[in-house]
Order: sequence, then structure tokens, then C-alpha cells
Amino acid sequence: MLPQLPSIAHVPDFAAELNEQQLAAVTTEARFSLVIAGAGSGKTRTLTYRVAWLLAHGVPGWRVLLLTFTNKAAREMLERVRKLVGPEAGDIWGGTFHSIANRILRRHAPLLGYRPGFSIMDTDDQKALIRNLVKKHIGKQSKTSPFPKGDTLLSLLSLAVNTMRPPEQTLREDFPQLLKHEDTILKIIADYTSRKREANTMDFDDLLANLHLLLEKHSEVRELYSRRFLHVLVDEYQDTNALQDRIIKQLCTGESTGLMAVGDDAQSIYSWRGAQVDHIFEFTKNFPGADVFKIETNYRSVPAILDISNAAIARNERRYVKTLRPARPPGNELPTVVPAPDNHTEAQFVAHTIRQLLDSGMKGREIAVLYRAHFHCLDVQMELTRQHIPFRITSGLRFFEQAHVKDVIAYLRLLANPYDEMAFRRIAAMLPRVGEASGSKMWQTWTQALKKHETECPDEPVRDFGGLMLPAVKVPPAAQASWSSFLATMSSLRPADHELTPAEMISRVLLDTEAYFTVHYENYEERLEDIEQLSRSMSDTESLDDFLAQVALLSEADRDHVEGNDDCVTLSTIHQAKGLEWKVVFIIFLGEGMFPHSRTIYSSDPREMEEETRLFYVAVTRAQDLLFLSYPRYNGHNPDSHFCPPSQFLTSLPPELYELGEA
DNA sequence: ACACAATATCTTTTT
DNA sequence: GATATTGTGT
Repeated sequence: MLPQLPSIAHVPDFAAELNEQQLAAVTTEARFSLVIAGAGSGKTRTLTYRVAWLLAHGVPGWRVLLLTFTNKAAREMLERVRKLVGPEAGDIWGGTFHSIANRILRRHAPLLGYRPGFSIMDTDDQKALIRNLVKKHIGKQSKTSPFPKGDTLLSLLSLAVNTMRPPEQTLREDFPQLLKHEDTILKIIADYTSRKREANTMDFDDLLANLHLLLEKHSEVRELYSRRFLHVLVDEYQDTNALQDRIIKQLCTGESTGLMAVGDDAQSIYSWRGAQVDHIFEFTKNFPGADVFKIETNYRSVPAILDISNAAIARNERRYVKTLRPARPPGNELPTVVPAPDNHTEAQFVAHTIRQLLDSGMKGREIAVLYRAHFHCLDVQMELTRQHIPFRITSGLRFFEQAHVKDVIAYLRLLANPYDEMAFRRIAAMLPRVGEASGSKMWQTWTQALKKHETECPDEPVRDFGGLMLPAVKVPPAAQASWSSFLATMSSLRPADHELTPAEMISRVLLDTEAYFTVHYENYEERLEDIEQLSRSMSDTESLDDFLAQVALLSEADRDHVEGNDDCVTLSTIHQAKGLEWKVVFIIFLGEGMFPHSRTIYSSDPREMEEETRLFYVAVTRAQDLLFLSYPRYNGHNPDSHFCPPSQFLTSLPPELYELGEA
């Protein structure tokens, strides 16, 4: 029984504002509970009211941990809780597994042998490092037995970490075609791991793996957090992987911490990141005595769209039995299936229909175009531009991953962590006549000088980079001038008398990189503008570590509230559309081999097609009022097979559920 | 030996 | 449009 003392400003009327199934989940007193929430059934609502209910019954905000799939989801939920109960919600720990891991590791990473201020590697850094190592371990590619690409090794390693299997086992089970290179692969992986270590960096997977290790090896830390958190809530539970699941258990099974996991097995679409639907199926086994709640009333879609959704997911055998019941009255129109002669006509159809909708008074923000892969939207993008329809893309390349942003960030990373090899090499490569070879030499002498500095003045961060590095590091004559200037800039970022904010640091770094940008980037003015926007949007971040963590962990999707135009049509991959909804949804490129992707069609593992089916289900369930499903009969993008039959997702739909349209 | 420019190739999904 | 490979110049 929970104490009845609300510590909050407002107590919502739970019984009045929730339906019966939602209320049951929100008010449960079971220590462990699983909430199966169908698409559009008010999952977020349930979760936020659950948090409010806890606060209303005397649980302080700081003792609640809310784990979400994206930072954006965390922000939105905390915002909604705040509206519900008042400022008390601000103390809640909310964020992605990665960001929470970062938060905890910032404090305790030295227990695992890291120096303070470790940096976070992004995907580019990972690739650069592993490619470097592949090159080192096998000088020349043999033509007869080509060695796998660095990227493949990274996905192998990532899968191993996230599924908590040793690399050897993952290699045998998921990459048998690489077995003949086993020895070298394992050596490279070992090398990769130690290089990250030496550079005092963690990649995304390390954040999770190290949090797990920390809680496993240091019971005092585990107790600190499992005592602190009275309630852990996990959103999108169907997409947790083995490692994340272990972390949840570490936090919840030790003492008396309660756990509520919310998810929908039909919407699990991240198995390629190691997510296993099985966790949701085995919840009651893993957490004995757990209660299972189902929320099945769909408030989002008209019944006709719901019929399509149910028909789509019916292809999959293995799922929790639940029936989505429509709360909305029937609409006038059936979803429309549109075969187009070719991809260009398809795009024209989409743009044309959007134009009509806008003219009839609909807002751009109420419309979305969804697709399987980023490049599917190229034609639509062109067509919308041509017709002057504003749109916004949740694009493939993310803001923080653009070269010029990373160039600037590299300075700050190196300042926070002078052992950050990837940051160093990025900067070195910007110097004239410095490439990979001289970069390596410079890095060696750089670290030697650092270690010398460390033994001579322990715990004293480097301030005079020029004094330390000019005599130690040799650079090609052509690079000497820019090298000195770089070192001077680095020194200026850490003045003796006061501390600079990250925004101030950026403007100093820009002075140094501006010349390089003007020469190397065509559109350098835009790029400068980008960076200024970056430092503006982060101007409230005071600490360098916080700033760098945000840059590394926030994705483009998390940033979209920054930009103001909300009358744009949304173009998005289905993955990025998860959790969102629009009045009108177009799903394009529904051709066999495009969606489902040809790889899944030829795959021997039936689970791949099941996941593809769930992805289609996710797409369809985003729509509230109108749904258009289109495909090009002739696909100009694919040079091998131009002719493109309709997706099996379309052909398997009962024809009475939709009407045929014309492009 | 190395940096750098030019050319060919190909697109799944993301913290 | 970005990256992997190949070719050319210092």
C-alpha cells in the first residue's frame, strides 16, 4: 500500500480521465506489471498518468526513473506529467537507456578504469577506427578470399554486445560466412576495444555494456540506484534488447523497486539492433507475480483504417491476443490503394493529392508521407519542391553528423578528453599535407607528451598546449603554421582565470576553422550558420561534458521542436514515425522488393518477414482519417529489375477493405 | 611514401 | 550525395 500523501500541486481525477483498462493499469499495486497497449490506444497517456498517480501517492519525483526510446519521448512525457501535476515532475529521471547510462557513468566510470571526462564515439568515429584497424591487420586485400568490411565487423560486434553473447558465438551463429577469418576478426575486435579504452572513449554500445558492468561488479553502486529508484517505468518495452533487459533487472530485482513495462509486441521493429520480442512474451516468467494489462480501445483511427491494420498484422502468428476496438465512428471513405505507372507518376500523385488537401483547408502538419528507406522519398521531395509545398524531412544524415559540425566539436572533445584519438585525428586531417600516415605519427607523439605531462603534474588539465605540444609533435613543414594556430586556440579555450561556456568555445574554434571551411566547403556560409544555430540552441548548457553528451546522444528527431514551421508536410521513414500520428498518411513505394525489402523476401529466417510485417502495421496505424497506399509498377531507381509488382502486404489485403485509386 | 583529386558504386531501419 | 577505390602528383 502506498502512502496517501500527495506532494504535488494538482491531483488529476484519474477515474474520470481514463478508460477502464487504462485506469486498471495506472492504479495497479502489483510490484511488476506489463501493459500491452495497442497502437493509438493511449499508451503515452497511461504512462504519464501512472507517473502522476505515483506522485499523487507520495512518491518523490527523484525516485522515479522513466526509460524511453527517444529523448523526445522522454521530454514529451515529462512535459505532460508537469501539466498534469505541476512542477514536482521536474525531478524525475527520464531519458533513453543511453542517456541515463551516460548520466550514471559520468559519476562512476573511474571505477571501471576510465579517466574522468570520457568521450562518446559516434558511428563515424567507430567506422574510422575499425577501418584503420582492418587496414593494419591485413595489408593487402586478397582477391580470392576478401576480408569483410569494417562496417560488417562493427555490426557483428554491436550485435554481440547487445545480445550479450561473446563475439565468437555471434560470429558462429549470425555471420557463419566469416568463419574462415575468425582469428583475424577476433584480433581486430580485441584491438578495437583496447584502442577505445586508451582513447578514454565509449561507443553507444559501451554506454550500455559499461552500465551493466558497473552495476554487476560494484554492488555498492547498484544498491545506490536500486534503493534510490522506487519505480522504474519502461516505454516501448518490445524494443529492448538483452542488455537493456538485464539492466532493468539489475535495477528492479534487488530491493523493492517496482517496474512497469509498456509496449506492443505488434510494433517491435528494432531486431536489427538486438531487440527481442521475446522479452515481452516472457515478462511474467522473468518477473514472477507480474500483472498483465491490455489496453485495446483505439482512439486514433477510423474503423476502416483499423480494419486494414488488423488485416495487416493477422499475417503474423506469434503475438499477444488483443483486438483493437475502434472508439471512433465510421468515416465516409475507405483507404485507397494506388498503383502508379512509375515512381515519377507516383510522386506526382502524392504531391497532387497533398495540394488538393491543402487547398481544402488541411494543414501541412496533418499530413505525412512514410516510406521504408530514405531514398524512396527522393521523387516526392522533388515534386513537392516543384509545386512549392513546404515539407520537412527527418533525413538520413543527422545534424550532428555533418562534417563541419564534427570538425568544430572535435576541438571541444579533445579539450574535455585529450586522449580522444578520433577527435585528434579529425583535427590533424584538417591540416595541410597531413593524411593518415602523418596523423598516426602525430598521435603517437601527442599521447607520449600527454603521459609525460600527467606524471609531472597529476590531476592538472593541460592549459598551455603550445608549450607542451610544439616541441613534442612533429608536423610536415606545410602544416606548421596551422598547427601552431590550432594549439593556440586550444590553449585559449581554457583560460587560467575563468571557465568558458561551450558556446563561447565554439566561437573561438570558429576563428581557427573558418579559413579551412571557406576552402573546403562549397556552401560554407550555410555551414557557418548551422554552427551558430548549434551554439544558440545549446546556449543554456553550461558544462562542457553535458554539452558533448547532448551532441552525441541527441538525434535529429529529438531536435525537431527547435524549428518553427509547423505547416510543413512530414516526410519520414516508418521507423522514425513510430509513436506519431497524422490525419492523412501516404505510404509510398509499396512494391515487392522495396517494402518488404528484397533481403527479407529471400531470407531463410521467417522472423525477418514478421518484423517487416510489423513495420507495415506501424505505418498503417499512424493514420487517423485518410490512408493512401501507393506503389510504382515501374521503378526507375532499381537498375536490375525495373518492373515492380505490388507488395505482398497489398496483395494479401482483402479487396473489400480498400478502394482502388488512379495516379 | 604519402596526400589528394577523380571516378565508380550504391543506397534499411538508429541510440 | 556519400563513400570505396583507383589514379596522379608532391
